[in-house]
Amino acid sequence: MTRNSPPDVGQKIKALRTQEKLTLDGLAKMSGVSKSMLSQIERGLTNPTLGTLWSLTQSLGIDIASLLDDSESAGDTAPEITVTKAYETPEIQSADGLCALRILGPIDLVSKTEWYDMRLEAGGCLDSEGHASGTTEHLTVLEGVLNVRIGGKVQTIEAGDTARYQADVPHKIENKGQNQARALMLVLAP
Amino acid sequence: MTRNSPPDVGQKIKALRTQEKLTLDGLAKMSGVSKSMLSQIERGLTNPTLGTLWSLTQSLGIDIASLLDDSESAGDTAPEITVTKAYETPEIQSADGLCALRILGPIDLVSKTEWYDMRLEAGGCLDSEGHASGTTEHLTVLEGVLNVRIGGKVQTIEAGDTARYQADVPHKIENKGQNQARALMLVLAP
DNA sequence: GGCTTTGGTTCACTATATTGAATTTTTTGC
DNA sequence: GCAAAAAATTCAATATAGTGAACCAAAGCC
Repeated sequence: MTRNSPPDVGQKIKALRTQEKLTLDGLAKMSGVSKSMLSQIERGLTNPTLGTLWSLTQSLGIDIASLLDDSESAGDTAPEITVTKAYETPEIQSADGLCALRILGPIDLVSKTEWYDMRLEAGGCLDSEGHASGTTEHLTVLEGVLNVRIGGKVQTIEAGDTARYQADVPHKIENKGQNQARALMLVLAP
Repeated sequence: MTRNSPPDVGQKIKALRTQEKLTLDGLAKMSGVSKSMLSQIERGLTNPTLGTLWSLTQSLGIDIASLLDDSESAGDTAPEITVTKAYETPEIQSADGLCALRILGPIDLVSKTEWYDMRLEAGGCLDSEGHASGTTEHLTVLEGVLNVRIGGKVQTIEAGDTARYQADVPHKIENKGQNQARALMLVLAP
Protein backbone atom coordinates (compact mmCIF):
# COMPACT_ATOMS: atom_id res chain seq x y z
CA MET A 1 0.00 0.00 0.00
CA THR A 2 1.41 3.33 -1.02
CA ARG A 3 0.54 6.79 0.29
CA ASN A 4 -1.46 9.26 -1.76
CA SER A 5 -0.34 12.37 0.07
CA PRO A 6 3.02 13.59 1.27
CA PRO A 7 4.27 11.93 4.41
CA ASP A 8 3.27 13.66 7.62
CA VAL A 9 6.55 15.28 8.56
CA GLY A 10 4.85 17.37 11.21
CA GLN A 11 4.31 14.55 13.63
CA LYS A 12 7.77 13.21 13.13
CA ILE A 13 9.38 16.57 13.71
CA LYS A 14 7.38 17.17 16.83
CA ALA A 15 8.28 13.73 18.12
CA LEU A 16 11.94 14.35 17.47
CA ARG A 17 11.86 17.79 19.02
CA THR A 18 10.20 16.68 22.23
CA GLN A 19 12.49 13.68 22.34
CA GLU A 20 15.41 16.09 22.40
CA LYS A 21 13.64 18.09 25.11
CA LEU A 22 13.69 21.10 22.85
CA THR A 23 11.16 23.87 23.06
CA LEU A 24 9.46 25.25 19.97
CA ASP A 25 11.44 28.39 20.57
CA GLY A 26 14.70 26.55 21.06
CA LEU A 27 14.53 24.60 17.84
CA ALA A 28 13.44 27.75 16.05
CA LYS A 29 16.52 29.61 17.26
CA MET A 30 19.01 26.92 16.39
CA SER A 31 17.53 26.11 13.01
CA GLY A 32 16.72 29.61 11.89
CA VAL A 33 13.17 28.62 11.10
CA SER A 34 10.66 30.87 12.77
CA LYS A 35 8.76 29.61 15.75
CA SER A 36 5.44 30.24 14.09
CA MET A 37 6.41 28.31 10.98
CA LEU A 38 7.52 25.43 13.13
CA SER A 39 4.25 25.41 14.98
CA GLN A 40 2.34 25.29 11.71
CA ILE A 41 4.51 22.60 10.24
CA GLU A 42 4.11 20.39 13.27
CA ARG A 43 0.35 20.74 13.06
CA GLY A 44 0.35 20.00 9.35
CA LEU A 45 -1.33 23.20 8.28
CA THR A 46 1.37 24.31 5.92
CA ASN A 47 3.34 22.82 3.12
CA PRO A 48 6.96 23.35 4.05
CA THR A 49 9.72 24.05 1.62
CA LEU A 50 12.65 21.74 0.99
CA GLY A 51 14.90 24.39 2.43
CA THR A 52 13.13 24.70 5.75
CA LEU A 53 12.86 20.95 6.12
CA TRP A 54 16.57 20.79 5.50
CA SER A 55 17.31 23.33 8.23
CA LEU A 56 15.16 21.45 10.68
CA THR A 57 16.68 18.07 9.99
CA GLN A 58 20.13 19.57 10.34
CA SER A 59 19.36 20.88 13.80
CA LEU A 60 17.62 17.70 14.81
CA GLY A 61 20.63 15.76 13.69
CA ILE A 62 18.81 13.44 11.34
CA ASP A 63 19.02 12.64 7.67
CA ILE A 64 16.44 14.43 5.56
CA ALA A 65 15.72 11.31 3.58
CA SER A 66 14.88 9.41 6.72
CA LEU A 67 12.43 12.10 7.65
CA LEU A 68 10.41 11.30 4.56
CA ASP A 69 10.94 7.61 4.79
CA ASP A 70 7.63 5.93 5.45
CA SER A 71 8.96 2.72 6.88
CA GLU A 72 6.80 3.10 9.94
CA SER A 73 8.67 3.03 13.17
CA ALA A 74 9.55 -0.64 13.51
CA GLY A 75 7.41 -3.29 11.97
CA ASP A 76 5.74 -5.00 14.88
CA THR A 77 5.90 -8.37 13.23
CA ALA A 78 6.29 -10.96 15.94
CA PRO A 79 9.83 -12.23 16.14
CA GLU A 80 9.91 -14.94 13.50
CA ILE A 81 12.63 -17.16 12.23
CA THR A 82 12.18 -18.60 8.78
CA VAL A 83 14.44 -21.41 7.71
CA THR A 84 15.41 -22.39 4.19
CA LYS A 85 16.58 -25.97 4.31
CA ALA A 86 19.60 -27.03 2.32
CA TYR A 87 17.50 -29.03 -0.16
CA GLU A 88 15.17 -26.05 -0.64
CA THR A 89 17.96 -23.67 -1.50
CA PRO A 90 17.77 -22.78 -5.21
CA GLU A 91 20.80 -23.83 -7.20
CA ILE A 92 21.91 -22.72 -10.65
CA GLN A 93 24.23 -24.86 -12.76
CA SER A 94 26.26 -23.79 -15.75
CA ALA A 95 25.79 -25.69 -19.01
CA ASP A 96 29.07 -27.58 -18.65
CA GLY A 97 28.26 -28.46 -15.05
CA LEU A 98 31.54 -27.02 -13.80
CA CYS A 99 29.96 -24.13 -11.97
CA ALA A 100 27.16 -24.21 -9.42
CA LEU A 101 25.59 -21.30 -7.58
CA ARG A 102 23.39 -21.75 -4.56
CA ILE A 103 21.24 -18.67 -3.99
CA LEU A 104 21.44 -17.79 -0.32
CA GLY A 105 19.42 -14.56 -0.35
CA PRO A 106 15.68 -14.59 0.18
CA ILE A 107 13.72 -15.14 -3.01
CA ASP A 108 10.78 -12.84 -2.34
CA LEU A 109 13.02 -9.87 -1.88
CA VAL A 110 13.37 -7.30 -4.65
CA SER A 111 16.60 -6.85 -2.89
CA LYS A 112 19.56 -4.63 -3.52
CA THR A 113 21.69 -7.41 -2.14
CA GLU A 114 22.18 -10.88 -3.52
CA TRP A 115 24.60 -13.52 -2.34
CA TYR A 116 25.67 -16.93 -3.44
CA ASP A 117 27.58 -19.99 -2.38
CA MET A 118 29.65 -20.68 -5.48
CA ARG A 119 31.39 -23.93 -6.43
CA LEU A 120 33.73 -24.06 -9.37
CA GLU A 121 35.22 -27.35 -10.55
CA ALA A 122 38.79 -27.31 -11.87
CA GLY A 123 38.74 -25.51 -15.22
CA GLY A 124 35.27 -24.05 -14.66
CA CYS A 125 34.42 -20.41 -15.07
CA LEU A 126 31.59 -17.99 -14.42
CA ASP A 127 30.97 -15.36 -17.07
CA SER A 128 28.92 -12.33 -16.10
CA GLU A 129 27.52 -9.52 -18.17
CA GLY A 130 27.63 -6.16 -16.40
CA HIS A 131 24.92 -5.61 -13.82
CA ALA A 132 23.22 -2.31 -13.11
CA SER A 133 25.53 0.68 -12.97
CA GLY A 134 27.21 1.16 -9.63
CA THR A 135 26.93 -2.46 -8.61
CA THR A 136 29.88 -3.91 -6.73
CA GLU A 137 30.80 -7.53 -6.24
CA HIS A 138 32.64 -9.03 -3.27
CA LEU A 139 34.17 -12.46 -3.66
CA THR A 140 35.56 -14.36 -0.69
CA VAL A 141 37.29 -17.62 -1.49
CA LEU A 142 36.57 -20.35 1.03
CA GLU A 143 38.52 -23.20 -0.59
CA GLY A 144 40.87 -23.43 -3.55
CA VAL A 145 42.15 -20.62 -5.75
CA LEU A 146 40.25 -18.39 -8.18
CA ASN A 147 41.07 -15.77 -10.77
CA VAL A 148 39.01 -12.63 -11.30
CA ARG A 149 39.24 -11.05 -14.74
CA ILE A 150 37.74 -7.65 -15.43
CA GLY A 151 38.69 -5.35 -18.27
CA GLY A 152 42.34 -6.15 -18.86
CA LYS A 153 43.07 -6.94 -15.22
CA VAL A 154 43.46 -10.33 -13.60
CA GLN A 155 43.74 -11.08 -9.90
CA THR A 156 44.42 -14.31 -8.09
CA ILE A 157 42.38 -14.95 -4.96
CA GLU A 158 43.32 -17.64 -2.51
CA ALA A 159 41.38 -19.24 0.31
CA GLY A 160 40.44 -16.61 2.87
CA ASP A 161 41.04 -13.68 0.53
CA THR A 162 38.36 -11.30 -0.63
CA ALA A 163 38.27 -9.49 -3.98
CA ARG A 164 36.09 -6.40 -4.51
CA TYR A 165 35.33 -4.84 -7.87
CA GLN A 166 32.82 -2.91 -9.91
CA ALA A 167 30.39 -5.37 -11.41
CA ASP A 168 28.75 -3.02 -13.85
CA VAL A 169 31.03 -4.19 -16.64
CA PRO A 170 31.48 -7.73 -17.94
CA HIS A 171 33.70 -9.84 -15.70
CA LYS A 172 34.81 -13.42 -15.30
CA ILE A 173 35.68 -15.74 -12.45
CA GLU A 174 37.85 -18.74 -13.30
CA ASN A 175 39.20 -21.76 -11.50
CA LYS A 176 42.59 -22.40 -13.14
CA GLY A 177 43.67 -24.78 -10.38
CA GLN A 178 43.58 -28.57 -10.13
CA ASN A 179 40.97 -28.76 -7.37
CA GLN A 180 37.42 -27.69 -6.78
CA ALA A 181 37.05 -24.16 -5.43
CA ARG A 182 34.37 -22.73 -3.25
CA ALA A 183 33.59 -19.08 -2.68
CA LEU A 184 31.08 -16.66 -1.32
CA MET A 185 29.87 -14.05 -3.77
CA LEU A 186 28.03 -10.90 -2.75
CA VAL A 187 26.43 -8.54 -5.24
CA LEU A 188 25.57 -5.09 -3.93
CA ALA A 189 23.39 -2.75 -5.97
CA PRO A 190 23.94 0.94 -5.21
CA MET B 1 31.42 14.50 4.99
CA THR B 2 27.96 15.84 5.32
CA ARG B 3 26.18 18.35 3.11
CA ASN B 4 25.54 21.88 4.26
CA SER B 5 22.74 22.62 1.85
CA PRO B 6 19.69 20.68 0.78
CA PRO B 7 20.40 17.90 -1.70
CA ASP B 8 20.20 18.91 -5.33
CA VAL B 9 16.91 17.37 -6.27
CA GLY B 10 16.87 19.27 -9.55
CA GLN B 11 19.52 17.22 -11.23
CA LYS B 12 18.03 13.99 -10.04
CA ILE B 13 14.58 14.89 -11.25
CA LYS B 14 15.87 15.93 -14.63
CA ALA B 15 17.84 12.72 -14.91
CA LEU B 16 14.79 10.66 -14.05
CA ARG B 17 12.57 12.57 -16.39
CA THR B 18 14.84 12.24 -19.39
CA GLN B 19 15.44 8.62 -18.52
CA GLU B 20 11.69 8.09 -18.87
CA LYS B 21 11.78 9.98 -22.17
CA LEU B 22 9.36 12.49 -20.73
CA THR B 23 9.17 16.06 -21.88
CA LEU B 24 8.99 18.93 -19.42
CA ASP B 25 5.43 19.40 -20.60
CA GLY B 26 4.59 15.76 -20.26
CA LEU B 27 5.71 15.41 -16.69
CA ALA B 28 4.03 18.71 -15.87
CA LYS B 29 0.71 17.42 -17.17
CA MET B 30 0.83 14.10 -15.38
CA SER B 31 2.05 15.48 -12.09
CA GLY B 32 -0.04 18.63 -11.97
CA VAL B 33 3.06 20.72 -11.37
CA SER B 34 3.37 23.56 -13.81
CA LYS B 35 5.91 23.33 -16.57
CA SER B 36 7.62 26.52 -15.50
CA MET B 37 7.95 25.36 -11.92
CA LEU B 38 9.47 22.13 -13.13
CA SER B 39 11.97 23.97 -15.25
CA GLN B 40 13.02 26.10 -12.30
CA ILE B 41 13.27 23.15 -9.94
CA GLU B 42 15.44 21.24 -12.36
CA ARG B 43 17.80 24.18 -12.64
CA GLY B 44 17.86 24.66 -8.89
CA LEU B 45 16.66 28.23 -8.87
CA THR B 46 13.75 27.66 -6.58
CA ASN B 47 13.14 25.98 -3.27
CA PRO B 48 10.34 23.55 -3.95
CA THR B 49 7.63 22.67 -1.53
CA LEU B 50 7.23 19.26 -0.02
CA GLY B 51 3.92 19.00 -1.82
CA THR B 52 5.31 19.59 -5.28
CA LEU B 53 8.20 17.24 -4.70
CA TRP B 54 5.69 14.63 -3.65
CA SER B 55 3.65 15.08 -6.83
CA LEU B 56 6.76 14.75 -8.95
CA THR B 57 8.06 11.63 -7.26
CA GLN B 58 4.64 10.06 -7.58
CA SER B 59 4.60 10.58 -11.32
CA LEU B 60 8.19 9.48 -11.68
CA GLY B 61 7.38 6.33 -9.79
CA ILE B 62 10.03 6.72 -7.16
CA ASP B 63 10.06 7.01 -3.42
CA ILE B 64 10.33 10.56 -2.14
CA ALA B 65 12.87 9.56 0.49
CA SER B 66 15.14 8.10 -2.16
CA LEU B 67 15.01 11.39 -4.00
CA LEU B 68 16.65 13.10 -1.06
CA ASP B 69 19.01 10.28 -0.39
CA ASP B 70 22.53 11.39 -1.11
CA SER B 71 24.08 8.10 -2.10
CA GLU B 72 25.70 9.45 -5.23
CA SER B 73 24.75 7.77 -8.47
CA ALA B 74 27.59 5.45 -9.41
CA GLY B 75 31.17 6.44 -8.95
CA ASP B 76 32.93 6.19 -12.30
CA THR B 77 36.00 4.72 -10.74
CA ALA B 78 38.08 2.88 -13.28
CA PRO B 79 37.64 -0.89 -13.20
CA GLU B 80 39.69 -1.89 -10.20
CA ILE B 81 40.03 -5.04 -8.22
CA THR B 82 41.04 -4.61 -4.63
CA VAL B 83 42.04 -7.68 -2.70
CA THR B 84 41.90 -8.17 1.03
CA LYS B 85 44.27 -10.98 1.89
CA ALA B 86 43.28 -13.59 4.44
CA TYR B 87 45.73 -12.25 7.00
CA GLU B 88 44.46 -8.71 6.49
CA THR B 89 40.88 -9.64 7.13
CA PRO B 90 39.77 -8.16 10.46
CA GLU B 91 38.77 -10.75 13.02
CA ILE B 92 36.80 -10.32 16.21
CA GLN B 93 37.08 -12.84 19.05
CA SER B 94 34.73 -13.31 21.96
CA ALA B 95 36.16 -13.12 25.47
CA ASP B 96 36.01 -16.88 25.97
CA GLY B 97 37.63 -17.48 22.59
CA LEU B 98 34.84 -19.78 21.48
CA CYS B 99 33.50 -17.42 18.87
CA ALA B 100 35.39 -15.73 16.05
CA LEU B 101 34.02 -13.37 13.40
CA ARG B 102 35.96 -12.48 10.31
CA ILE B 103 34.62 -9.27 8.79
CA LEU B 104 34.26 -9.84 5.08
CA GLY B 105 32.63 -6.54 4.12
CA PRO B 106 34.74 -3.54 3.15
CA ILE B 107 35.83 -1.46 6.12
CA ASP B 108 35.59 2.00 4.63
CA LEU B 109 31.96 1.56 3.75
CA VAL B 110 29.32 3.04 6.02
CA SER B 111 27.39 0.24 4.51
CA LYS B 112 23.87 -0.94 4.95
CA THR B 113 25.23 -4.42 4.50
CA GLU B 114 27.69 -6.25 6.70
CA TRP B 115 28.77 -9.86 6.47
CA TYR B 116 30.90 -12.21 8.43
CA ASP B 117 32.56 -15.59 8.36
CA MET B 118 31.64 -16.95 11.75
CA ARG B 119 33.28 -19.80 13.66
CA LEU B 120 31.77 -21.17 16.84
CA GLU B 121 33.55 -23.79 18.90
CA ALA B 122 31.43 -26.41 20.64
CA GLY B 123 29.54 -24.69 23.44
CA GLY B 124 30.28 -21.21 22.12
CA CYS B 125 27.65 -18.58 21.57
CA LEU B 126 27.21 -15.16 20.02
CA ASP B 127 25.01 -12.73 21.92
CA SER B 128 23.70 -9.72 20.02
CA GLU B 129 21.85 -6.68 21.19
CA GLY B 130 19.22 -5.51 18.76
CA HIS B 131 20.53 -3.56 15.80
CA ALA B 132 18.80 -0.64 14.16
CA SER B 133 15.10 -1.05 13.64
CA GLY B 134 14.18 -3.01 10.54
CA THR B 135 17.47 -4.83 10.31
CA THR B 136 17.34 -8.45 9.21
CA GLU B 137 19.92 -11.14 9.65
CA HIS B 138 20.55 -14.12 7.39
CA LEU B 139 22.55 -17.00 8.72
CA THR B 140 23.76 -19.81 6.47
CA VAL B 141 25.45 -22.71 8.19
CA LEU B 142 28.44 -24.06 6.29
CA GLU B 143 29.56 -26.75 8.75
CA GLY B 144 28.11 -28.12 11.96
CA VAL B 145 24.81 -27.28 13.61
CA LEU B 146 23.67 -24.02 15.22
CA ASN B 147 20.72 -22.79 17.24
CA VAL B 148 19.13 -19.39 16.78
CA ARG B 149 17.26 -18.02 19.78
CA ILE B 150 15.16 -14.89 19.50
CA GLY B 151 12.36 -13.91 21.84
CA GLY B 152 11.03 -17.22 23.09
CA LYS B 153 11.73 -19.05 19.83
CA VAL B 154 14.57 -21.44 19.07
CA GLN B 155 15.47 -22.89 15.70
CA THR B 156 18.03 -25.49 14.75
CA ILE B 157 20.02 -24.81 11.62
CA GLU B 158 22.09 -27.52 9.96
CA ALA B 159 24.81 -27.35 7.37
CA GLY B 160 23.46 -25.83 4.17
CA ASP B 161 20.40 -24.33 5.84
CA THR B 162 19.69 -20.62 6.07
CA ALA B 163 17.82 -18.87 8.88
CA ARG B 164 16.33 -15.40 8.42
CA TYR B 165 15.02 -13.22 11.22
CA GLN B 166 14.52 -9.68 12.44
CA ALA B 167 17.69 -8.55 14.13
CA ASP B 168 16.31 -5.44 15.77
CA VAL B 169 15.73 -7.29 19.04
CA PRO B 170 18.31 -9.14 21.13
CA HIS B 171 19.15 -12.56 19.73
CA LYS B 172 21.59 -15.36 20.29
CA ILE B 173 23.40 -17.90 18.17
CA GLU B 174 24.64 -21.01 19.94
CA ASN B 175 26.65 -24.07 19.07
CA LYS B 176 25.15 -26.82 21.21
CA GLY B 177 26.88 -29.57 19.24
CA GLN B 178 30.12 -31.46 19.84
CA ASN B 179 32.04 -30.02 16.89
CA GLN B 180 33.14 -26.66 15.64
CA ALA B 181 30.56 -24.90 13.47
CA ARG B 182 31.07 -22.43 10.69
CA ALA B 183 28.52 -20.09 9.21
CA LEU B 184 28.03 -17.09 7.02
CA MET B 185 26.18 -14.21 8.63
CA LEU B 186 24.67 -11.31 6.71
CA VAL B 187 23.23 -8.23 8.37
CA LEU B 188 20.97 -6.09 6.20
CA ALA B 189 19.93 -2.65 7.36
CA PRO B 190 16.64 -1.43 5.88
C1' DG C 1 -5.17 36.16 44.96
C1' DG C 2 -1.77 38.48 41.34
C1' DC C 3 2.89 38.68 39.02
C1' DT C 4 6.34 36.46 36.18
C1' DT C 5 8.00 33.01 33.23
C1' DT C 6 7.67 29.56 29.77
C1' DG C 7 5.70 27.11 25.82
C1' DG C 8 2.47 27.55 22.33
C1' DT C 9 -0.91 29.76 18.95
C1' DT C 10 -2.80 33.52 16.08
C1' DC C 11 -2.29 37.79 13.39
C1' DA C 12 -0.78 41.18 9.73
C1' DC C 13 2.91 41.56 6.65
C1' DT C 14 6.68 40.21 3.55
C1' DA C 15 9.12 37.10 0.68
C1' DT C 16 8.80 33.75 -2.57
C1' DA C 17 6.93 29.33 -4.61
C1' DT C 18 3.84 28.50 -8.24
C1' DT C 19 1.11 29.43 -12.24
C1' DG C 20 -0.42 30.41 -17.51
C1' DA C 21 0.81 32.86 -21.23
C1' DA C 22 4.40 34.87 -24.04
C1' DT C 23 9.08 34.20 -25.70
C1' DT C 24 13.15 32.09 -26.95
C1' DT C 25 15.81 28.11 -28.24
C1' DT C 26 16.30 23.68 -30.30
C1' DT C 27 14.86 20.20 -33.33
C1' DT C 28 12.82 18.38 -37.53
C1' DG C 29 11.23 18.55 -41.94
C1' DC C 30 11.55 20.11 -46.79
C1' DG D 1 19.45 27.37 -46.43
C1' DC D 2 14.25 28.53 -44.35
C1' DA D 3 9.85 27.37 -42.26
C1' DA D 4 7.11 24.55 -38.84
C1' DA D 5 7.02 22.04 -34.60
C1' DA D 6 8.55 20.79 -30.30
C1' DA D 7 10.89 21.69 -26.09
C1' DA D 8 12.61 24.63 -22.78
C1' DT D 9 12.95 29.24 -20.69
C1' DT D 10 11.34 33.88 -19.20
C1' DC D 11 7.71 37.07 -17.60
C1' DA D 12 3.84 39.23 -14.99
C1' DA D 13 0.40 37.89 -11.77
C1' DT D 14 -1.24 35.21 -7.84
C1' DA D 15 -1.23 32.11 -4.02
C1' DT D 16 0.97 30.87 -0.13
C1' DA D 17 5.24 29.76 2.74
C1' DG D 18 7.74 32.26 6.09
C1' DT D 19 8.46 35.92 9.53
C1' DG D 20 8.15 38.87 13.97
C1' DA D 21 5.24 40.74 17.11
C1' DA D 22 1.22 40.38 19.65
C1' DC D 23 -1.62 37.28 22.07
C1' DC D 24 -3.16 33.26 25.02
C1' DA D 25 -2.61 29.55 28.31
C1' DA D 26 -0.50 27.14 31.73
C1' DA D 27 2.95 26.56 35.37
C1' DG D 28 5.81 28.25 39.05
C1' DC D 29 6.60 31.57 42.84
C1' DC D 30 5.98 35.44 46.06
